[in-house]
Amino acid sequence: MPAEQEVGLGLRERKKLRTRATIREQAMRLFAEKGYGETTVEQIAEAAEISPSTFFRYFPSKEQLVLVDDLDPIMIRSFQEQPADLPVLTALRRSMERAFTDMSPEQFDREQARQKLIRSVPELRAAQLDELQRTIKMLADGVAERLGRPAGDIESRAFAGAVVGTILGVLDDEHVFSLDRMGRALDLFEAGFPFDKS
Amino acid sequence: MPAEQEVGLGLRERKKLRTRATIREQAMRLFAEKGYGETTVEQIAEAAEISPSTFFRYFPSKEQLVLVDDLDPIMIRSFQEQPADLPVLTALRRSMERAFTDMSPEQFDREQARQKLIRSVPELRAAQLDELQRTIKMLADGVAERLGRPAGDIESRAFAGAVVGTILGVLDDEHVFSLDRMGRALDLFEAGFPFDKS
DNA sequence: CTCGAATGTAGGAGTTACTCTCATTTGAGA
DNA sequence: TCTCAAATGAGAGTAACTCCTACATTCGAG
Repeated sequence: MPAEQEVGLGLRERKKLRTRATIREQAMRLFAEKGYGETTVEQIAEAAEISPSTFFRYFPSKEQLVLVDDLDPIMIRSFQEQPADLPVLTALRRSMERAFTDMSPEQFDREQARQKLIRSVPELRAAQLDELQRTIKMLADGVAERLGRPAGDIESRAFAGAVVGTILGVLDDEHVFSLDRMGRALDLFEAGFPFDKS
Repeated sequence: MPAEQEVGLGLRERKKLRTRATIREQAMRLFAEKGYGETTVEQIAEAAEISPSTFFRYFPSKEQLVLVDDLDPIMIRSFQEQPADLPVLTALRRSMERAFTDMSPEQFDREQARQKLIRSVPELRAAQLDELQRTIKMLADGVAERLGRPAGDIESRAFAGAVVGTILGVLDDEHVFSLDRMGRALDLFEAGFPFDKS
């Protein structure tokens, strides 16, 4: 009895999806139990019943296993689905809210655990900038499209950078994954940081 | 004949400073010649005439050797030295300009080479987020002080995040270290991204 | 100036993430 | 069932780091 996401796929693909999921589950379990640094790829492989070499066929590195993000694409899609006549910030806000409410409780927990893990391990925290740059770029493209500007124009990129930076600024270890905080960030951004008018 | 920075230090400290500088120089030379990934710590150690174990006493990792930043503290100090009655963005702009103009051509070249190296090596690029967070935090503290707000308050952090994010957004591989680009970012920020008023 | 205490260094052994290669297995399609 | 391509496992190899121990150098006190 294959799961819903798996319909229409051959046995091969289904097995691959499962292996991938198993590796991730086992890894996250071990990380939670013993810590990221104390868990070796060999142990993960053993728990997932694959060979170490197979591990690296599924994930390019131990870091990426944690960092690959299922959420970003959802957020982006939801952003693009917002009516074109909304101001960018409003569209962004709504898509954020929708992404949060659409998430199953399990998904939410998984995502929160993931974010906390990333925050707590310097190695992972570090490797996140690439993801951040990707996010900025995707958002910039979305913004450019929405405003009828050429993709990659500097204004859209500045804008996207500013929004992401604002959110980054308000998040801390206690509020890693909080819709409230992110909304608050957008509020401040929208108000144009009015406290610096000398 | 000790160099200027070295006066008033014992022989021990002076030697340490020199060793550290030598390691960095040799490393950057080798990176430029053969590439980052193709240069091993062993080779750097050999070129700097130290043992590999000693390398790790001077730098916690091969990455950090490249990432440690002499520029940030200068920028921060210069920011704090700006008259208190200037608007934050103006103060920021001036301190940025001053940091650039104060730099010797050699320093500028070194810094530019460093930034290009970081941009071109995924491993290094990734490890930069921690630096970025530090920058945001320092700027946020500076901003808070300047505005007479409690250190670490959320508005200052959002603001600092937004500014840094804006700059991050406008920089690309061709404009890694460009005062022009950064100034442009501040312009856009200051104007409040006026193109999203629906 | 000398001696003992810090401090710094070299060398080596060990761990782990990751790469490459090759032989074997397993699923897809005829 | 048979054949081909894709997936896996096993093993050897590399390089970044860690830890430990023995030796050398510098410093400060008497």
